[in-house]
Amino acid sequence: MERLAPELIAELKEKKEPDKGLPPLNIKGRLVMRFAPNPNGPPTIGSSRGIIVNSEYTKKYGGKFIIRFDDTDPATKRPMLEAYDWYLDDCEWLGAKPDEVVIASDRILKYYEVARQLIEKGSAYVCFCEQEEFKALKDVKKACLHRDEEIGKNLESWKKMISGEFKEQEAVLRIKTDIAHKDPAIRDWVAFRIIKTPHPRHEVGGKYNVWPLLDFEGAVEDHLLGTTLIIRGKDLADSEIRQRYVYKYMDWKYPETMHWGRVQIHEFGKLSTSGLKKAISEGTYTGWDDPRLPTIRALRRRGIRSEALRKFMVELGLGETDISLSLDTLYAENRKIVDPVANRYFFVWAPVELEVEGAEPKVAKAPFHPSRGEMREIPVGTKVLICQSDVDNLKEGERLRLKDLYNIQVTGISPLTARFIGTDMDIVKKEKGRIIHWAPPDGQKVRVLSPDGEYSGIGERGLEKELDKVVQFERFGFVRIDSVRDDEVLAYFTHK
RNA sequence: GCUCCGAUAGUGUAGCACGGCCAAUCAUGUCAGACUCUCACUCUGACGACUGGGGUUCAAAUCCCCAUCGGAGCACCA
Repeated sequence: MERLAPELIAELKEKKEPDKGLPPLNIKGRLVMRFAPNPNGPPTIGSSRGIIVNSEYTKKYGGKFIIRFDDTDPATKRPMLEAYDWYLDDCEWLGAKPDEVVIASDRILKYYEVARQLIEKGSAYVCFCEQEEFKALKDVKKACLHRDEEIGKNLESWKKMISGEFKEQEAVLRIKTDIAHKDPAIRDWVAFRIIKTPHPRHEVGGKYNVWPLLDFEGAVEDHLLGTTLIIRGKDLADSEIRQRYVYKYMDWKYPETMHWGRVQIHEFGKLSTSGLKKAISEGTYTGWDDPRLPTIRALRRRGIRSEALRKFMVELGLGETDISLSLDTLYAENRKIVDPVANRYFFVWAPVELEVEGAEPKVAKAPFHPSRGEMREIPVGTKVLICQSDVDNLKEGERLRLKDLYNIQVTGISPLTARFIGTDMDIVKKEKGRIIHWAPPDGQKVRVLSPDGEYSGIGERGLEKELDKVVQFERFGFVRIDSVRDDEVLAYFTHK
């Protein structure tokens, strides 16, 4: 068999190994993909899926990856100036540096040009209907009287729109589709509307009175950029049908498309950009990198590695199912990366002081990492701090181990008292005694910011040296040492 | 109301385009155990799913129909 049909054997083997992650692409010609956010807030975990998957594909197939800022709504979804750089910065951090960056608000004239051509072809018209008026007609598959206006008149109205002769709401430019299309969402959609609010970018400001809507801007851009494959949310599936009209009129070739479902994250639930913006300005959150937020900036600050996020997103694959996922998988991925390199430290939250009767001051030695030899040194007197949560579980007479220090026996609960009973580790093992961590009372003040609140306590001296690194606070979890202020170490919780 | 998607274990995913190899993959999770001077890591084992009903067929997770459930669009938002 092997001799007769080696290719069959190869095929069998291949089938045995299921295709993990992103499905293979079947594209002819060069792969050009784009990720097109509205920079009205910072990139979130959701955005990272788009960034990662697009860049992953273009890397794999030697294609081109473009970031396009769809910032054509200066009013309702007003762009945020800082967000442009945030996107670029987070892309780079994710290992998805774009080959090209395009800003839609720089290219309004190009859209005007296409609009003019469409009007000349009789494929677009200026409509003066009020919204409800048009909707009423549309719902019964009827055209409004503007639809049949002559081309010359339309061109003239279009010029007036652009030059600002009309008020907002007074006129729009519609693309002719099929007014009787069975899907009401397709019928003569709006391509441009009048917005007089200046754009936040100073390069643009009040230059334009007329702004394209996403379907039009995206349609033109994807052609201009030579996009060959679009991956977009299922919610934008109808866009394709609408945009295809423009492509047909202009005789362009529509890119291939794929869709994915909505992603919801258990830990964060439904949070809207605008809602977050408000909560931040009200002080509910400390900023866009507050550890409680689902932004990439927050994950970065918490010490999540980009490789972990990439892997996580790639393994989600591409499905049209709406998914609701838990960050546990991301954390597990990150833990695997971080655990072998993170130094260990003691951190005692909600500390309780304990005087150990009969103990001698000494310098405790504990390994930086259980699988490596280097030791850290912790000088300690006769008093130690231990966690309130450990104290709660103590019983009088209980013998336990202060990790890397010595053994003690609890002689009283309230007030808490204990005495030194030796240093022998073998006894602890034999008795299966509990081992708890501790900190010297004159240790380093530490504050940990985590998604479920703040922890204050005392850690070991030496944490300052771990600035910007992820360390493990034993029996607490992984943490990124963020900064040192007023002799207090500030850490961000990564995960357990 | 009209229209378009989708549905595999707690979660996510493989398999579905070409029906049999699927008593259904992998990861994560949970539980149990081993290892360990951490409730981390590692290792071992267990748990756990084809939404329902019809049909086609020798044979259906895979094809068809209906139902149910979920999501989305019908915006001068993206």
